[in-house]
Amino acid sequence: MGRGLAADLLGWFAQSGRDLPWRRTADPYAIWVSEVMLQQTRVETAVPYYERFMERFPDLRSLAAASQEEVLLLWEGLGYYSRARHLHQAANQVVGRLGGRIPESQDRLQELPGVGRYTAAAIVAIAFRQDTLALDGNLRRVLVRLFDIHLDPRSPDGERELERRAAAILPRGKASEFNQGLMDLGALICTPRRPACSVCPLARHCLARRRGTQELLPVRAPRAPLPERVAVAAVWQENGKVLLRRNPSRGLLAGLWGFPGGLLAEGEDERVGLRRLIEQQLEIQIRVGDPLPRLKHSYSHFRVNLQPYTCQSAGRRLRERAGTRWVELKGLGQLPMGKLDRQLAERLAAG
DNA sequence: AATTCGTGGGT
DNA sequence: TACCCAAGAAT
Repeated sequence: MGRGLAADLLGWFAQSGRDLPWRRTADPYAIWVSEVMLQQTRVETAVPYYERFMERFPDLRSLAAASQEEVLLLWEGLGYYSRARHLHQAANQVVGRLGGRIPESQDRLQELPGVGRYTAAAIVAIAFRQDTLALDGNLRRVLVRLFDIHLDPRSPDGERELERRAAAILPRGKASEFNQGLMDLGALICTPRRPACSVCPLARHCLARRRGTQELLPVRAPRAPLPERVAVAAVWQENGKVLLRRNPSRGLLAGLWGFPGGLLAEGEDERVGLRRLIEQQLEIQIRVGDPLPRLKHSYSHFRVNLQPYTCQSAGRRLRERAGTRWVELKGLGQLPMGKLDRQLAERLAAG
């Protein structure tokens, strides 16, 4: 007569759970920062960013007092940059309107920018020890296998069923360990492909394993085919400087600095499109020179080809136009840029 | 409800 | 190679 499911999970978590930096504190602010960084981001990727961020902004007030540019600079390379802007905005709201006190209810937390249903649930469960289910991607996968649920766990029906079944096993007073234990189990054992059932502490509770369906779960709705888009960018150098412009406030890499350019129209020639974009964005006439070697990068929902060109100015108006800067190659570190642009810039700076 | 938003790693 | 997916949120 073995222990219950939750007891087995908590025992495994205490013994084999990961030692992560945000688990060494009970500071709600630290938990909050970690949860935002971990949105759609692997633990190993987030850890070094978390360490640097907490060193520079050890508390809510230091974050609120910072400039958005500095926050973005620390976020550079992590992706999904609206997370950084929202976190900064939310810090200012809490300091300015809530007296610096982070809300302790899921509903109030969810009113903050960048804090959705999951993040609010995780904060109240982990930092405030409330009995709340933090239903993230790991829990969805683990729970549909445990209960052999053949519904898309991201669909409204699937989500309702998961919450109903999870509520029945959520141990009172231990939601923090329960949630994080399931997350670690999903990351280490109950992985998306080839789950390691033979070493799973919950194997004897798992209906999918009993029925041999664990590799088939979770079921997924067919995804729409990815749209394919092509982007081009110009690397424009003059006297040891390079021209950067701030991206529009909406869209890809919004608000960050990058090279002039953008998305091509359907079927548009790369040289023609690049010239069109530059002339639109900078309000100048240009002559397109020889292309540099092509960079290619794949985003989650589409594909981008970065095609650097050398260009020559037709006049001096560019220096006067707002939203553009000629930057000394050594000074590139002062501007928040997307990862790919940064890599290209570093390559230029290195010669 | 369906899309968009980055990047890195695995198969 | 091409595709999947990862501690989701906003629109």
